[in-house]
Amino acid sequence: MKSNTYELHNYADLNVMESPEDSKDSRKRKAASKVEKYSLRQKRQKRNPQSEDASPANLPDFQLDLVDPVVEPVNKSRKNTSTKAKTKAPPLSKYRRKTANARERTRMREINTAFETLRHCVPQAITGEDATNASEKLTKITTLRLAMKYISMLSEAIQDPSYESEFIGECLEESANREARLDVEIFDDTELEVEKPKSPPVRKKTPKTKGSGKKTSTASKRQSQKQTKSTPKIPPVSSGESCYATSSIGSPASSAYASLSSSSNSSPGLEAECLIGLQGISDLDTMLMDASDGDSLSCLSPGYESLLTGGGGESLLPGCRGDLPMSGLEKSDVELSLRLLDHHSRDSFDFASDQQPSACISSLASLDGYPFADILHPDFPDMFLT
DNA sequence: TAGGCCATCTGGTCCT
DNA sequence: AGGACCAGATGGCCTA
Repeated sequence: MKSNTYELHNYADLNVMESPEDSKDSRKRKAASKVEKYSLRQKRQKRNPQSEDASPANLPDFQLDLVDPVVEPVNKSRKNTSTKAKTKAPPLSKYRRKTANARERTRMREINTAFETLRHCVPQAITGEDATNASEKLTKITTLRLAMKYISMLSEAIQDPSYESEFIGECLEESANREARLDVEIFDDTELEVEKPKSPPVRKKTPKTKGSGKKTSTASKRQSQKQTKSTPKIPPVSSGESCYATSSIGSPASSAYASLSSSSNSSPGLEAECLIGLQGISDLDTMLMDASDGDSLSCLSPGYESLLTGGGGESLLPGCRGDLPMSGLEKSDVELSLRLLDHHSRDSFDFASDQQPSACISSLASLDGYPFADILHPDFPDMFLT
């Protein structure tokens, strides 16, 4: 049976909770206003394989409706305790509640990590329209919107040949002005200084001056969470790395690479050794080869190259310069061909900043068949964005 | 101070 | 039964 009923959730309750003194009054009003703005989620139905109505095709599409919470019968609310009390499942035990919360936190953290990855994959040329300050962290919704925009632009660029020629002309001109050049070279570790770890980009904060009173336990907890957020155990990867991970979605190397690159923010050599210790040298080798399809790691960022070289001239991986501080692999096991996008991006590379994801473009360009492999650059003109 | 954004908790639902 | 997913509620932080 197809049901077109909608869950009212708790919105109906909001109208009877108005209280002038209520400190949460504004929130209630905000929530209540959302009722007017947004629709209610359609109630999910249990699948019944025997019933054709239960097939996904027959399920009613998600529908955006304005539902008057007053008109909507209250007895549809989940909060209808009179009927709910009989069918309500017993609350989870404390243990199960805790584990469920932990799982939920983990899940949300993964989502946020994905958002962070996506955030760094959106070129700054696009984000600049929405974020005036480059150091300002994009919100989730903004990230999604910009990503959609970016994808649509890339799709357009691929499908429209004339688009390509226009774009190439513009970019070549710009390229000439910038003296940018693409090189395939073994990275010279003396050219890149590994910067000290910085705090990852966070939302702009002003020095906390007000609220001098001691924090509540929740507040201090949140503060500590913010601190943790500033120095996450899995620090946000710099632009190129995260993009690399994205461009190799589905491959085992993606996560591995993210881990590697994350480490580059702090102490490349040490972290790399730690990681190698965790993953196993041969695994890392495999991951690297998988990541590059046996080809060159052309879209690796300077930061990663620095990681490979230990940032101090000591090579940590075969194929890099210097002696290997580890055994079990021959230098010939892995051939790393590292490409720097151009000297400009390398010289100004900043691990901690929300810098233009040049390597992200590079990783896109490294994809087979990508038409603009040679022209994509972080500074590509704004005309491309319109 | 309002509003936006976020993290977390929580309960409901679905799936294995 | 337990985990994943989802969405509402709540409260904190931050900015305009």
